[in-house]
Amino acid sequence: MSNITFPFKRYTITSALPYANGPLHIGHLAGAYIPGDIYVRFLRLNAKDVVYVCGSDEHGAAITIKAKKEGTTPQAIIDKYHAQIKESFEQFGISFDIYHRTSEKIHHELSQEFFLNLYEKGEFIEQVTEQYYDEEFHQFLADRYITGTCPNCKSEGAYGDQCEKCGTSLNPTDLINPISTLSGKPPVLRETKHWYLPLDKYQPWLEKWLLEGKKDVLKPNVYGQCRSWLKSGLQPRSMTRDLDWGVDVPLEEAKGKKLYVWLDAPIGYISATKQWALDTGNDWEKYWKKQPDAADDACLIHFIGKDNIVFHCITFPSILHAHGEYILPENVPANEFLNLEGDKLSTSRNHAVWLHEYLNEFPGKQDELRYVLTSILPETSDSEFTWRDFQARVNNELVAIFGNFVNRVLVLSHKYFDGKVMPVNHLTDTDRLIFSELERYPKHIAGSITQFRFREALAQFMNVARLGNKYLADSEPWKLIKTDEERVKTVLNVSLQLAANLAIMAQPFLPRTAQRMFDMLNFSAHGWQDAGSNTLLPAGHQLGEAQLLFEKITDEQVNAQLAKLSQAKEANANITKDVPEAKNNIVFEDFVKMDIRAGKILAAEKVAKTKKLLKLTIDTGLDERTVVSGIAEFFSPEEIVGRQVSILVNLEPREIKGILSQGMILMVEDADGRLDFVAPQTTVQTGSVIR
RNA sequence: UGCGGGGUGGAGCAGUUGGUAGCUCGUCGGGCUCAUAACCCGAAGGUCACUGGUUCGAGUCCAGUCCCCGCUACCA
Repeated sequence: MSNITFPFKRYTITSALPYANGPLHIGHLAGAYIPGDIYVRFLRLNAKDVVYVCGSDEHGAAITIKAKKEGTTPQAIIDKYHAQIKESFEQFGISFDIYHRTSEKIHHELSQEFFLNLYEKGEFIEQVTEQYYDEEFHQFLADRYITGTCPNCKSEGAYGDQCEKCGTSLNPTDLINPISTLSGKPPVLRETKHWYLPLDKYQPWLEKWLLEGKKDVLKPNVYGQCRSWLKSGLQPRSMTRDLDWGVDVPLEEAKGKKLYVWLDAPIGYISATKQWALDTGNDWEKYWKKQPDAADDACLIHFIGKDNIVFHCITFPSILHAHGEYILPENVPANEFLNLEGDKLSTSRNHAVWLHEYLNEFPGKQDELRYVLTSILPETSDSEFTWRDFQARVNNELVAIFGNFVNRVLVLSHKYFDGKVMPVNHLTDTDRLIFSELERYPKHIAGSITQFRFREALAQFMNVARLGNKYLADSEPWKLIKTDEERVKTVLNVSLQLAANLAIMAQPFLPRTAQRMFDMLNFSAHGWQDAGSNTLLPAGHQLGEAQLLFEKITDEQVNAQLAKLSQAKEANANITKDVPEAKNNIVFEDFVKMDIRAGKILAAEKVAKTKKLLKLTIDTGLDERTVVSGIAEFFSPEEIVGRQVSILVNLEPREIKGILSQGMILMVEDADGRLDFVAPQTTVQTGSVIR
């Protein structure tokens, strides 16, 4: 039997709130939900007092923008995706005690309570700044919704935060002739007041609590991120925004302003718990607030992806700390990112495996995806999902090792003993060895799970099935049945005990499969304390019918998925983006000022430590000169040497990364940002004038 | 450029406090036939990115270099 010690009486577990402006994909599942669910199911199997909460994050500008684009309301958007996301979670067995939503009244009230608590304590810094305001739409504009002329390169269409042409990062007020993308009219500057949380003030406390207290608790990737942030010094963060979709700031003077995400989304964890407590007659404060005796405090754990580390390790704890009555997270086991077939998952480019589509295309195979994702969780570094790997893991591991063992045992039992568990006659040394090995697994697996090493835990679990297959191969009951039926009874009894153990230990990882096994073994669900026992199934127990737990993934299924991804890629390439607006007319004299020539690339090399820059040596017909060009992402130095190009030769030279660039290569940029050379169709004499 | 993470047999990864380098898949050979051509055994395959250093001993600690990923900068 396993004796695992749990230092806490109570557990509050959260998984990141998904943003309700789109469906979920496998990256979400692998980042925050599968790890959280395995952990929670494991705690429950150990009869721990645990609440697992999550919900949709339903506020913010992105949702209003999406609504506008689709000609609908924010409410319709969040209703649609909240329902879809909730359904996906249910289907994959992510066992939240409650899946709530931040648009609920109880959440608005609690967020406002938090704000007022901090406000009345005088925690906030109030600051008035000038922001652009759209008079027609009666709202302040987010940086990205203002465009204008870049003060640096003079190109038009620069955004309020950055000019995409020259890369300079900007403030909206830097733009020349700013235009609101909402109304198409120039915005006006207007003063607005906001409430800032002085993170700098909490820095000493954070350094103590986090850098000292969590050094050996947090994973290296999480700890490193936080240390990096603290090292560069924290700045006050605005807790309010001029938005029109969110929780109202509960102050008379802040009419029309909303709480920003920091004081909205994470409070969702708490409001969800509150609602759960109301529904079930529990006391939510026991899960979130400091108890009179600190030994009674709950253990708070946030499961998130790496994009959320700073938010959960610095901002939210600071808020909880400033409030004072709340417990702080014990750990934040953030995962890195999951890639798909060599590329980043991308919602906008539709490079993803969507959960709602998977459910349609692989009905009943939720545990297969859970298994594969668990075995490749990006726990220490980014990892990769490929459909070939998915197929290999399902076929070679789930089907061949696990499913096959269970099937063998049941088929043999039905064949020889009508599906009855036979008594053990005499245990050989081999049998005892099997039992003693079996006994070790629950502890190993528990140790891995409590350390958030879920891949390792799952691999250990599979070793139990391997142990069973080896035992059968070594014992050869199909041969023994002809000579020694008594021995076969014992062998099958031992094998069945292994299978029953597999059912128990599968529960955190493969909940549907575990249930099917319980049904098949005609055996009720058991807690973790029973794992490791070799007397789970008593002699005379009647087993159910044998069914296959898993079936193979075919090449056709894999190919169909691969085809789907490349179709998405193609469709993507064909999207016609908005063609930039025409610039103002210029006179012919302006045009002829430009001296453009046909040149030839004599040499090319990557500029060290840059991503985009190539240093080119160009024969212009007039001279040989150096040009630095931002094309390294699309062209390797080798492939372009000798190539004919168009070069603007009388452009004022400029130093880039310490290299003097004399001129500019003419490139054309297509919709997805790909560059290509603009050059004569046939080889012309180097130095020929282009006009 | 700054910060963080990572670089381990063909592929994907483990290696906790320094003490003979492991796992899964793949490959090759063998065994078995109860089982979804599934299972079991064995073998080949690694100068643990590189260079120095600490140490009796380093994948593991220290310093430096290179490469990959994320955020950041560089596109004249």
